[in-house]
Amino acid sequence: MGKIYTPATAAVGVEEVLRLLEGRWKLIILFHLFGGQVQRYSDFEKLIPGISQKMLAQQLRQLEADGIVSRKLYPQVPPKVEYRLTEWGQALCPALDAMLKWAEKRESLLSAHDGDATQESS
Amino acid sequence: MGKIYTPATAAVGVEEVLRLLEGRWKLIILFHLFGGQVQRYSDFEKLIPGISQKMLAQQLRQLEADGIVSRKLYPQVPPKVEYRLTEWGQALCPALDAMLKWAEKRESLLSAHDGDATQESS
DNA sequence: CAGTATCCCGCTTGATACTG
DNA sequence: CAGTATCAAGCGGGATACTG
Repeated sequence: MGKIYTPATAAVGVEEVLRLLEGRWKLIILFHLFGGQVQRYSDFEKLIPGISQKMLAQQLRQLEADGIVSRKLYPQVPPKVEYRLTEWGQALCPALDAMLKWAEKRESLLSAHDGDATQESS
Repeated sequence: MGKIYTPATAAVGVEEVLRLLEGRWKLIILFHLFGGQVQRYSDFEKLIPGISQKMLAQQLRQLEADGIVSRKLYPQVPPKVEYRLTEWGQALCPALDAMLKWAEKRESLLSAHDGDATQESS
């Protein structure tokens, strides 16, 4: 049973989703967690070349605050922290797949009818 | 026939899609074009309160350059311009729907098991 | 190990004015 | 009607250094 959307509310709804996914490093982080993978802070530093500690921490905090990633702290010295997707975070897959499918569709549509110039802008 | 994705390439693929959709006004513009709607430049100015002429033109140019929106110019005085979705642009709907579905899923997952505190961060 | 704290820069956005 | 041009502000992100 889906909600009812007007042009304005639907745009707002999608914008809220995009805000959760925006951020230079969030998608790379997420794709390293899909499939039930569990990563530690230092794992991400190795898996994602170029990311700074500041950005890694910031993006993880935001994903956690948004309920997409869960953080599990083992209170020991030295500290150990594990990151994994929440159930909702895992449910993101179909939406991302749909985007990839849409991107793939581009080429097939362009090649399907490539000679259809109907007075486009110069 | 879907492509094959690694964590890195899938992230890049989704990022490319997000880049097409990012921009303060693009989604509002798109939702005013879904369903075969056709709009003129001045229509958007009325439909989208608060948008400046600069931003409207810029977002439309980008959507056009990305192949999502098509621009049809009638060479007359005063000029008349119509905007509509390309076939590929219309094909965006399922992807946006998937995002909205995911957002809706959040509440159902939260209410389903709301007492599952497994040592989250303080 | 797993972070915080500062400083700084570029890019997007907004405000305003002008035009074929 | 349908734009373009210019200038300034705000925010995300990068570099670097420090800490329980």
